[in-house]
Amino acid sequence: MKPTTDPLGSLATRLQAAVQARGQRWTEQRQLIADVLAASDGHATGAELVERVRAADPSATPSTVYRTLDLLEELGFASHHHGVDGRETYHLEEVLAHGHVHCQGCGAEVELDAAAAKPILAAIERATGYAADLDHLSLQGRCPSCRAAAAR
Amino acid sequence: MKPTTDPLGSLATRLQAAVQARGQRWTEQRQLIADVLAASDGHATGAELVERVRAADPSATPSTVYRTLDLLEELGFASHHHGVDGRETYHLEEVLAHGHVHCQGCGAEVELDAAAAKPILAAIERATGYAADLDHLSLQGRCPSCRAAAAR
DNA sequence: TAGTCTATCGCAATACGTTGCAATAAGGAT
DNA sequence: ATCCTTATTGCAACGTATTGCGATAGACTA
Repeated sequence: MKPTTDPLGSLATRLQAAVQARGQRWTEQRQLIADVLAASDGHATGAELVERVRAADPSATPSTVYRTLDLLEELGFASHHHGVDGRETYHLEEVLAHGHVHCQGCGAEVELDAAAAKPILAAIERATGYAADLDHLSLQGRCPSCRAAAAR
Repeated sequence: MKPTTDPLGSLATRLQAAVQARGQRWTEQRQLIADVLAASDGHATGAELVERVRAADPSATPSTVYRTLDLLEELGFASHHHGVDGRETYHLEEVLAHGHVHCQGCGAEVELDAAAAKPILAAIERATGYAADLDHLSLQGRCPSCRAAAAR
């Protein structure tokens, strides 16, 4: 595949360079999958991404989509975490690394940016010695309003 | 089904009482599934539990096992969390509520008891206002020895 | 441009978990 | 002991994700 004509520095361009630097190949499907992920800003489950990719290219198969997502992750361009129900949720690494906290009461989901997570990570390190991976932080609990409702 | 002759206060006996108190029924399969879970102290994945239950009673189906596990969870006798790979892991609530931290380097998994988790929960509450559920804490990071190896 | 090496793809099978529905059986009433 | 109500079960189909393997096609060499 020829280099694309994307504006310099676009996601796909950088990805293509990274992939090829490892002796791997840049294909139309990989381009498509990267585009779909970029267009799904915020998060998308594996199944959603599969569906969107197939809408654009019906010849793409789930295995290709999942394998490509794994590749993007290995290269550090994307990451995934498991939601409350165990399903995978992907997002671009560009969408600043962050954790997720899910309310068991109302289902609300808040994100945790790096600054908010810092003291949490510090506590984890003190307790366990582990340097936790912010991006995989996926917690459950009760949000303030559900706690208030429960206390009433 | 008749009341069992378990020693007073055994898991299955208390479970049976709790189930019947809700107008639900106590069956041999539920007894079996509770026994299997109790025998798998520590943790077991859903699939492992299904397999063990079926070894003891081949007529049991996965749906029954999973539905029973859900019931045990509703009643507060068991809980599950999603491991790194998204698979379910169940354990009895009796096995003191605890979190899990998984090392991305060597795969080691440490448990986090209530005391160790307390400062972490406090940090989460300060950062988000959420009262996190210790039991679902499932974190990833790098353990001290992998961090040392990486720094070398 | 033609040829070679091998990464990638599509397919089919597998694994884990969930759900709808009809048949069965638990537990209470008579 | 028998009947009734309805919770539970088994089955079958589905949804999501993974893996092995043969066929295809990208990228490099000459």
